[in-house]
Amino acid sequence: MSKIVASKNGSKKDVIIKKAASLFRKKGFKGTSMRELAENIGVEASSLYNHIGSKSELLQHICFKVANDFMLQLHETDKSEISTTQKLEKLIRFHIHMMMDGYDEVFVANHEWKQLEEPFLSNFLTQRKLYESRMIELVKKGIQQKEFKNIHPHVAVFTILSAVRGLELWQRHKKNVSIKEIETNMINHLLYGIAKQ
Amino acid sequence: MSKIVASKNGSKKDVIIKKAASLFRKKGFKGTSMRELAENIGVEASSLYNHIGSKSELLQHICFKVANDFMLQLHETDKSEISTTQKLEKLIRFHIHMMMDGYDEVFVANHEWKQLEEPFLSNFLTQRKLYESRMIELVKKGIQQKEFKNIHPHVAVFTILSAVRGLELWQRHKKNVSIKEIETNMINHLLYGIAKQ
DNA sequence: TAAAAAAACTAATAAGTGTTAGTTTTGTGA
DNA sequence: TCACAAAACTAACACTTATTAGTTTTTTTA
Repeated sequence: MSKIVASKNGSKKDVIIKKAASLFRKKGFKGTSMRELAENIGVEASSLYNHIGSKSELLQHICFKVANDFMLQLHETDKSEISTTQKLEKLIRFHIHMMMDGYDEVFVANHEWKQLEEPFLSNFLTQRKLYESRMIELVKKGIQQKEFKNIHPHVAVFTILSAVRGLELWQRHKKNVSIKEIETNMINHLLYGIAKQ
Repeated sequence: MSKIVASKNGSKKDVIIKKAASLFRKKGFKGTSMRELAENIGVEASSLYNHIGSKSELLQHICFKVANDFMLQLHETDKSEISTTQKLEKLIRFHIHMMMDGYDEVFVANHEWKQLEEPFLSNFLTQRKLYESRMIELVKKGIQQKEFKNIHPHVAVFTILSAVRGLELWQRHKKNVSIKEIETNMINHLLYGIAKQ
C-alpha cells in the first residue's frame, strides 16, 4: 500500500537508515525491532529487505559513516597550516557541530557500537583507537611547542573528547542555550579553565 | 545442583544484581537475557525468580542505587563548611571514585536508564534534573563569590559532568595511567584549563 | 531426626525476534 | 498498452524472550 518515500537527495535505503538512527538512539539497537522500524516508515517489516540486507547492516552503516567523517576532519585539520591550539580548537568545534547536526548518528555510534558483529566490531575499535592516538600526538606537540601547559596528554584528550561527547545531554536544553554560546563556553572551559588564577 | 553463592556481606539477591550490572554494562540491558545471567551465576534462569521479581527490577535497583549515592554526596558536600571551589573539587573527586569503584553500576545507570519502565523512568529523570540544577546553583555561587570566572554555569556543569562521565573510557587504560594521575590532571584541566595564558 | 522453608530443577507458555518464500501490486520505459 | 522490474504484500519459519507452574532437592530450624 504505502510506499517508502525517497527524499530528494537520498535513496530509499537512506530513508531507512535515517529512521533507524533515530530509533536506535531513542530505544537502542536491541530495543528496536524491524517491525517497529517498518511501522515508523509506513511499511511492512519484510518490505525493508528489498532495500537493505539486514538489521546489523543498518548499524554498521551508521557507525562507520560517523567514524569516517571524524577521521577525515582530523586528517584535514592536521595538515592545515595553523597553530596547534587552533587545530585543537577546530577539532573541538567540529565535534560540537557533528553532535548538533548528526545527533542521532553520532549518538548511535557512541553508544551502540557494542552491538556490532565481528569483524566490524574490531574494525570500529581499531579506528577509534587510531583517532585517539592521533589526537594525543597533537596535544603532545602543543606541549613541546610550549603552547600548552605540562599536562598529561592522554588525560587531556580523553577529558576533551568526553566533554564534547557530553553535548548529547544538551539536546534536551536546546531552547534555553544557543549553540554558539555552548561552543564558546566549552572551548574556553577546556582550554583556559573556569577558576580565576 | 549448583547453588547461588552468597558473599559475606550480601544476600543472594545482591549477587544477582552485581552480576547483572556487569553483564548489562558489557552487553546492554536488552542484550542480556535472563538465561545468560543465570548461566553466569551457575543456575537455571527460572531459579533467579526465587530471589528477584523481574528483569526490570534489576535495572531499577542498579539505577536508583547510583542516583541515591550521588544525591547523598551532593547533599553532604553542600552543607560542609568549605569554599565553593573546594566543594566543586570534592564533588568531581567523588564522581571519579564512583566511576572507579562502582564502574559497572555507574555505567549502567548512565547508559541503560532508558530501558526503565514507567513510573521509574520519569522518577529517574526527575532525580537527575534535580542533581544537575543543584550543581548549577553551586557554580553560580562560585561566580558571585568571584571564585570562578564569569562563565555560563549551565555549560560549565555539563562540561564537568561529561568529562567525569568519560572516565568510562579509562577502564581500558587502567594499567598505563594511575587513578591518582587521572584525578589530578582532570581537576586541573577542568578548573584551570590547559592553555598557557 | 522430622518438619518447614528455601531454593533449585524441568517443562511449558505466550509473545516477540529477524528473516525468507512466494505472491501481488505498483511504477516505468518501449 | 504491454512487459519488465521494483517494491509492496501475506504467511510462515525457526528461534529466543521473560516468566510461570509444578516438582524435587537442599538447607535450616525445632
